[in-house]
Amino acid sequence: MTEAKGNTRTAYEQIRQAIVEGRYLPGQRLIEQRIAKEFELSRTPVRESLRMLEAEGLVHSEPNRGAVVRSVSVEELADLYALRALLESFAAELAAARITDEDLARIDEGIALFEESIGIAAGGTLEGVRALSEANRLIHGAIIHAARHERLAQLLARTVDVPLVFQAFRQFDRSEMERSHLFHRLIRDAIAAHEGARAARLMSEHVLQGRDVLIARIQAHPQGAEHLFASRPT
Amino acid sequence: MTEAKGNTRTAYEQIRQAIVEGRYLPGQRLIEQRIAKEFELSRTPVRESLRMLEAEGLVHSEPNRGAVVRSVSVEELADLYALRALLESFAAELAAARITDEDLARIDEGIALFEESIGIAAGGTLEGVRALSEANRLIHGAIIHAARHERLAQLLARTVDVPLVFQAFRQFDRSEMERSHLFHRLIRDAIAAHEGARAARLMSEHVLQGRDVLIARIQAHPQGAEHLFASRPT
DNA sequence: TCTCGCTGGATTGTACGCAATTCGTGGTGA
DNA sequence: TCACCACGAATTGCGTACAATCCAGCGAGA
Repeated sequence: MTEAKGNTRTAYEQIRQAIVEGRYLPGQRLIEQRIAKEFELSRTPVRESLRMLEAEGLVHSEPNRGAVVRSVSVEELADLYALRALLESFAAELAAARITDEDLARIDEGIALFEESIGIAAGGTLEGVRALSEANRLIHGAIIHAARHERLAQLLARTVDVPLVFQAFRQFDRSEMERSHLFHRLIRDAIAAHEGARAARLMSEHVLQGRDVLIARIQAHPQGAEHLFASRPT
Repeated sequence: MTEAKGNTRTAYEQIRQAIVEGRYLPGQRLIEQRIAKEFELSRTPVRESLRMLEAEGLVHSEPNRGAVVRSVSVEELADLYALRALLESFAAELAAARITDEDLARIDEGIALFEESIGIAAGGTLEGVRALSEANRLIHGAIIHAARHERLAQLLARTVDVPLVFQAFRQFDRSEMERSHLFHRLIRDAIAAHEGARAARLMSEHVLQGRDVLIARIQAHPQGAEHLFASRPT
């Protein structure tokens, strides 16, 4: 009440963001009462949000036992990225066939923003990581939008925007950001030239490189990434 | 109350089945009060079910305006099958690498059941179509299970089990059933031989043939399939 | 000591009521 | 005749109360 006219939508988004950014850790119980108090709402919108997040796969819940943040093993993480590579390269291929000038302009905007953000994010601040992640989201979102495939967009939103992706950006060093930037531009050009197969291959490579960086970091500094995973599997 | 201890789960499943089987038509408004009365519950579990179905993509809803059954255009239908082909062929490829004897036995069971069902379903009865659809679900489900990729399974459940797929089987004639049966066996053998690329190609072809049959039927008898689509786009 | 069952607190599941919003409908004025 | 506005029915959004369920901890009996 002290805040804006808080409705279910904002509850959903706040809980989601908390999970994605890792403020709610994998394995942690999500108790309706507590969350409701935290956001100054009643349990009703919180319950609905949790149900949506469950259908989305971000939380796991069992009848009469409530919801917990879902955890991901390293193996699942690798599989998840393989899936994402498949879906995003499909999107890139469709985009190459269906792109409009407007879509292309949106991609270019995202790319420009990504370039700007590299400087900020190289500092390693949360703010910088957020800016980079947001620019990345814009680029990939614009490509998916250009693919004109609503269901694909829906699935990707749930496959990409997962706790680990946000964490992944924290692990990036400057050269990796630059490499992502390069791939974004290559993909953009392939799409603009209507070269679907190339766009798809580049996108797949781009995503898999992100995966490899993330997994290498996890194995190099397991203590730094352990908060990604639950102590007990859920 | 008169019924079994009706909880949210059953409400969710009943509404879902009504949509998938076409008892709730695309474009139809889903009014909480009416559904609640229909299932003899309060609005609360109905609301939660609708939210889950929304996250799943089966219904569309806007704030303060409620939920409607989502409709699908022929173009979206084609895209949907392309997506399904992509995901299922990926599943087949993974399955070829990860298959166990147990999984293979499950696939074989499904194939045997499918063969039995062809005779029944050729009659064109709803019962026969249900049996065939169920056998088909078992086969594809066993392959997806063999792929050991939870998120992929989740996405496929929501991409495959869509109103249109159930309707599709009604459109099959005997030779098409036989062809599906043939492809099931070819896919099974490729998976058993750990030939991932072949399994993926066969699966893709299998799904796309299903698509072509369905679309051809729709265009040949548009009056028979019009109930698949809403009068107004949603 | 180990197992079993009981009990109380914590939490989820469901019903219900009221406020807020939407949308159709009819009336009013130009 | 037409545009506009206001009212009211229908519906959704949300809070709250209470029932159902789960689970940890404890005590009794073997």
